[in-house]
Amino acid sequence: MPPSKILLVDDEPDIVDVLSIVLSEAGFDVTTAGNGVEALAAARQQRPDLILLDVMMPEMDGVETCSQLRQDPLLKDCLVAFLTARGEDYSQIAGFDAGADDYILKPVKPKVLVSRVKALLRRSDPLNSEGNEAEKGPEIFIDVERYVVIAHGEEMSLPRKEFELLRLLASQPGKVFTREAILSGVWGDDVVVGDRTIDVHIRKLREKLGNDRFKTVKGVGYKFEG
Amino acid sequence: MPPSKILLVDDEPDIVDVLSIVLSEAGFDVTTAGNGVEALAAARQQRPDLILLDVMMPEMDGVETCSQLRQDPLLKDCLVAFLTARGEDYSQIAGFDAGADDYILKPVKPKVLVSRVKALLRRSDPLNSEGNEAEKGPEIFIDVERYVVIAHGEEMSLPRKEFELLRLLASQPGKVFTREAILSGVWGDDVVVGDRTIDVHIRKLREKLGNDRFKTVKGVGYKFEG
DNA sequence: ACCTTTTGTTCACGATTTGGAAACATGCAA
DNA sequence: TTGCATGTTTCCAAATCGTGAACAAAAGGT
Repeated sequence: MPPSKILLVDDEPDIVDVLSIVLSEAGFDVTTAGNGVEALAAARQQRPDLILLDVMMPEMDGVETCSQLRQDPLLKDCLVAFLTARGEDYSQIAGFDAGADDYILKPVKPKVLVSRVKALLRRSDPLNSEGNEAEKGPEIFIDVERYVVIAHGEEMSLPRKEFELLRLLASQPGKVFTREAILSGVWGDDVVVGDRTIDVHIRKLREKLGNDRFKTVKGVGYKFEG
Repeated sequence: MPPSKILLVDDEPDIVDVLSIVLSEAGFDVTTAGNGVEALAAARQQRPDLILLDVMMPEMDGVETCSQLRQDPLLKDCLVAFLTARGEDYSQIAGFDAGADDYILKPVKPKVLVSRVKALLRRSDPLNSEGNEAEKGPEIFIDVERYVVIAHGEEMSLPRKEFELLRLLASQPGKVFTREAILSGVWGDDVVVGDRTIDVHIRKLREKLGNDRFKTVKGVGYKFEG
């Protein structure tokens, strides 16, 4: 298998240098871009497997760039991960779901970055995409066909909303789903429910499957940790 | 034992490619055909152990192809499994029994496909006991040919609707069938019946075959536990 | 044809589960 | 502290299901 191609996009040359070296040494085929416009051009030409996109950039920010990427039929299947500085304003990411596959906080340790990247690529690798039972990592299995969840060795059945919420969150472990995205995914776009409804269902899932698996990202949403 | 021969029939080349790779890697001897006519020819020549047959095909559809296969004395013993797209019209399959040994919903994940195929081949392995009666696990046998069910050691005959409902549910034990799928599969897509009709038939099956075998998944549907 | 029996469907209503809103509590950060 | 955003509890409404009975339709026998 040829090395995975990664497009690294950041406006700070230092960061680009460091990360590209790290990724190259890990065996990836890295190219870089310094802003959103360059990134789009490079992406169209190279069809990378994964794009690492800094959120804060001049010209065109990461969120906007990501939206554009998603509109390109040739690129909409490639992975996008946002790089965000710790403490940076999440709101633009949260506001509408730009469709990123992961969020990586800067500063990031080389080892961590590499393992996150590998995990992302592995997850989307069609060859080892799981059967539809066992969509998840250790301990928790979600069997969509049988509509049951297997956790801590025992099988349990969840009410529909809970099941669908779990399924959504667990479909991309680690990814943060905005409240908006959750509403849209589980309740549908035209249903209107109160603010606390999601919380309540999250709580029920926490009761049944363990508190620590569902992390809340304040001001953004929730994620499921595999 | 030589590898089992599988004939894969679908009109979409993409699907054929993917599935044949999956099956080859699982150790099967795979050949392919793009329509019913080719399929018949290939089957007569190769005598596959199992034929995977897409239902929706131009020229000659899967059901028709299957009927023809069944008429060929050399082929009537080989297994046939229908591939049907989720939500596709079941009525032609359910309406008259085309003689398929299994139904597999597309899209199907590689692991699932392989395990279903293995199960099918195992089930029909003459060394391993039963032939085409005994479609089911312990305790309950469904004999499609004789239209009879054997439960708790005694044979009973069920009314048509009950039988077909049971057969549908039992075709994939553990899998939840939505009410919609049940209607489509047993009643056909153009018949309109009331909400409670399915419940009533389920109740009758429960009366006759034991309460706990049919589980209801609220808001979703029913499943049969082997 | 006629009557009888079996099968399939509908309806009404009770039982149960599920989902959602309000109200209140808690925690975190400026 | 103060001001959000989230967590929790409780209670009620709505959705869903099970059941018995009545009825309609079909099948079968004479």
